[in-house]
Amino acid sequence: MTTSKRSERELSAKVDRRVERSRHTVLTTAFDLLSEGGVASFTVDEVARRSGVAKTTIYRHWPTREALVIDACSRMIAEQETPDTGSLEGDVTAILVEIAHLLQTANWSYVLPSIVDTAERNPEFAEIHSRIQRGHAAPLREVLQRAKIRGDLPALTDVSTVVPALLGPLFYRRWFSREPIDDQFVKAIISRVLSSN
Amino acid sequence: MTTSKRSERELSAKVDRRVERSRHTVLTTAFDLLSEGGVASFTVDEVARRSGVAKTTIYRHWPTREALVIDACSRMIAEQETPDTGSLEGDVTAILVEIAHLLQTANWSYVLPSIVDTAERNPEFAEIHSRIQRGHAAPLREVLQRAKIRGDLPALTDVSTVVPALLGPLFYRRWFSREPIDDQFVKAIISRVLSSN
DNA sequence: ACGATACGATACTGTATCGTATCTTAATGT
DNA sequence: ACATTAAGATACGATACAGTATCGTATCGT
Repeated sequence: MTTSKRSERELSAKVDRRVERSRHTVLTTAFDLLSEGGVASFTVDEVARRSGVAKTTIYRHWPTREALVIDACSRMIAEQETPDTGSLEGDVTAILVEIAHLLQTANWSYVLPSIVDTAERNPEFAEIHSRIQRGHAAPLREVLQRAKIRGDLPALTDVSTVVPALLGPLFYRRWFSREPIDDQFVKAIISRVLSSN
Repeated sequence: MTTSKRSERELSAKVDRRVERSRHTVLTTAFDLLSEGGVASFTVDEVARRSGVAKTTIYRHWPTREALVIDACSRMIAEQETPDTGSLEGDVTAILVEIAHLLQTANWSYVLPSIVDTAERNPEFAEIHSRIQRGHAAPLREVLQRAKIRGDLPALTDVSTVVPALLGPLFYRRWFSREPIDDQFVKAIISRVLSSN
């Protein structure tokens, strides 16, 4: 008894295989569903239908629909590598071309507006949204910091200004003006923003 | 008879006062409701409750909930004047400071994400969204065009690149990084984008 | 004054959804 | 082997919402 209690509390290593399977299946399906229709059209019933996991089981692992949505959202973070081409412009170009591509193809660009919208009225989603955002801005921040150390960028340059200056225009085109984002545009933005050094 | 038919078709001037009143009351309430909760939480029942206009009457004037939402959205366009300070930088600063202010106070900045999200999956909303977007970008486009004619801006500068370069960063801060947008930031963006001439 | 028209109240159908209750069956660890 | 635990099936209750039907009343234009 004491042993089992300990292992539960301190390790939680022994997870019933059935539990693990259920959790995983549900979470995967939830993520897919979210990718397709966003937060608004996400329903527990549909997750149950698709995953084959009974609704009762789902509710045994997540207290509410919202908890499940949040869990699924957390998987939304698009991992991106930090390039190292040697030059600031090279690094930034690599990152922005990649993001431009993702914006026009990846699921998350399709779903993000619904997260932004939800975040506008729900602090928990605002938190997740922040995490996602920091995640995709991280590589850019890093190459900018590196450039400052190397001297390619003035030491007093504010990274929190340059990041929006670079990413903002791409986002603007994707969700607001709804124009295509080609390499020409990306390069025009980069030269406009970085030439003022 | 012939006369009444004509006046209906050609002028449509004679609108029953009751009709006009209903339409106006409903549309105003719908707009308010939309401003508060966005597209998702908008319900016809709530419009009926608040406006005092019976649901049946609402459905006599709008065939579906969606039609009403769209009508209400169309009122969302924030009118903005085009400044004329004499210099490009002065004009752009005036516009961007105003937009920065709106972004942090006005209802539409609270609702726009839900329109963006809806537009992602609904062509009709995409159309409205485009109209709103063109509306608030118009003054900026105009001062840029003017500057090109005056020679303050190279003739081959692409306005469709500069507009995102200027507005994008503000939007990015409002909805993605969720940082405050102060005058310092606005000015930093402007000098970064316009200095490369 | 009067016929046409719009409105309000109410109730209703139908559906979607969240979340729970109950009971049976199957997998799991020891 | 066997007690424990999880999963599945099914049926609920509760609520919210879209949209319609009905009918009596008020308001309009002429």
